[in-house]
Amino acid sequence: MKTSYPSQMSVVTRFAPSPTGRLHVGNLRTALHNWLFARRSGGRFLLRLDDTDRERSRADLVEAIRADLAWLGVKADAEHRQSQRFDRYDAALARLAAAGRAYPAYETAQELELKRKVQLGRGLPPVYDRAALGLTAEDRARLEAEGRRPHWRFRLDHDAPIEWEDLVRGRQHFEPRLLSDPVIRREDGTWLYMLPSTVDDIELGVTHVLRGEDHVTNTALQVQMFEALGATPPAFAHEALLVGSEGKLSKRLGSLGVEAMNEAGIEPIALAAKLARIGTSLPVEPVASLQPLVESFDFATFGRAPARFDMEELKALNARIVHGLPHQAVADRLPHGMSAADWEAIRPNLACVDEAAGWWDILHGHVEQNAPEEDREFLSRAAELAAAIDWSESPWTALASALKTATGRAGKSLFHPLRRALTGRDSGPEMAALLPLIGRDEAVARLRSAAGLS
RNA sequence: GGCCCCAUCGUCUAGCGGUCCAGGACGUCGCCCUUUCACGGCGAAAACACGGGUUCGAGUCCCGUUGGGGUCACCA
Repeated sequence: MKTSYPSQMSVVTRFAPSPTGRLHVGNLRTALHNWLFARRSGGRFLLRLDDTDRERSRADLVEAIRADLAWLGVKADAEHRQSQRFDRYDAALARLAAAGRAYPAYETAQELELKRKVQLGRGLPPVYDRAALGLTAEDRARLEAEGRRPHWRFRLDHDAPIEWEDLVRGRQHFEPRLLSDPVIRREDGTWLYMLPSTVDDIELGVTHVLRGEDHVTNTALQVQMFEALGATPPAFAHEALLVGSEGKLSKRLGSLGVEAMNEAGIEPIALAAKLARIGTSLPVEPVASLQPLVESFDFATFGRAPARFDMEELKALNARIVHGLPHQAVADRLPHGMSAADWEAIRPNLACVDEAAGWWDILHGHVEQNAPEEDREFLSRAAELAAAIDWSESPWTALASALKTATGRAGKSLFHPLRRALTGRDSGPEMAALLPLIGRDEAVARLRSAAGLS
């Protein structure tokens, strides 16, 4: 079943990382999905930096995040920073407070921690008891006189069951009594995630919030915030998280980012192809561009169970993509002077583009090889024949058949010593393609050298 | 512990009561091509977690068990 997308309403999605760390595969997948969905529906994709935490946010990481997204091929249509929008959040809190939907609370972090422990100890859910709601004006004055400063909580409406139609999880239902009134502003006046995110989604016109399922309970809380602020909540889609190949949640996954991909020689399009379709019912297949991923994007294909991310599978996909890369797509990354013919000859044997460098010497440099005693005479004969055959047509076929006739060798015993002597390796691309590129003189020299003749 | 998801081949999944002795993709294995290894082409093996119901009939609906994931911060 295909999901039908709104045609009149213009879609606006957003990716909202906080610049406190580098992006990893999980983040990158969410960013990509938001971008793909926006492109698919002719909408806009926003990058919103959630940098309300001054201590932990770093400017260099903002740049790194942009670079990581660009590497993947994802570019934002607009960018916003929460650190420049504090006045909006002040205004929103003032409105909520005036409407009785936000209230000051004075417990310390330690006191709250203790309450939770007691509740948990009794087998009760650790939900905030709303003690601060019972504070009188005198109580508050006394606390402030003692030097206490309040943090602020959003007051959930216990009589309004929370519901939304999730684009990947279906109908969701939450009972507000079982949830804590979320703290929205710290004692020191700085903002927590909840309110700024809601305010921005409203004011920036976000129509679809696509994020990981670790946000579902946040969404339950935010649905009421949207309503308390007089806005209609956007559509929500919570995708299942990625887990490591071992099955359990993996620490390693959190450190798998663009840097690790570059180290492993993974092409951006390979990661994009993997990330776009992992956990969906669509096949993970080699693609040449992001376009097919845009066209096939569909929430209806998303699974609801966590999917395993396996680096080995990614490498295999990467290899298949490399095998199809045209010369002009990689020319600037190949050894200087490597021709299209060179590239096409070695390409089917590469796991990543970097490996091309290793083939440069084999094609146009030198190979030193000493063959085992039993092959020396054979190779010496090969050198003579290589010098004698016609190189204009298909020298490999000519050399092989002449050698077969002359020595009686066939199959592996015929080919393996030749491959080793000519390329220095046990495996590689088809010799018929390599030999003409190596050239007659160099081939003869290598065969003689391997035979111990020079 | 409460709440929310999930449970089909090794992996990601299709399946929305009969058309399923369960389909696809990746991986694995085999064959072909290549007078070698790879690439490529073709083909095969491979799964409904368990226990109760409901029903003429259950992978498909209900309950439970077990297992997996998420969340319950003055993180995001």
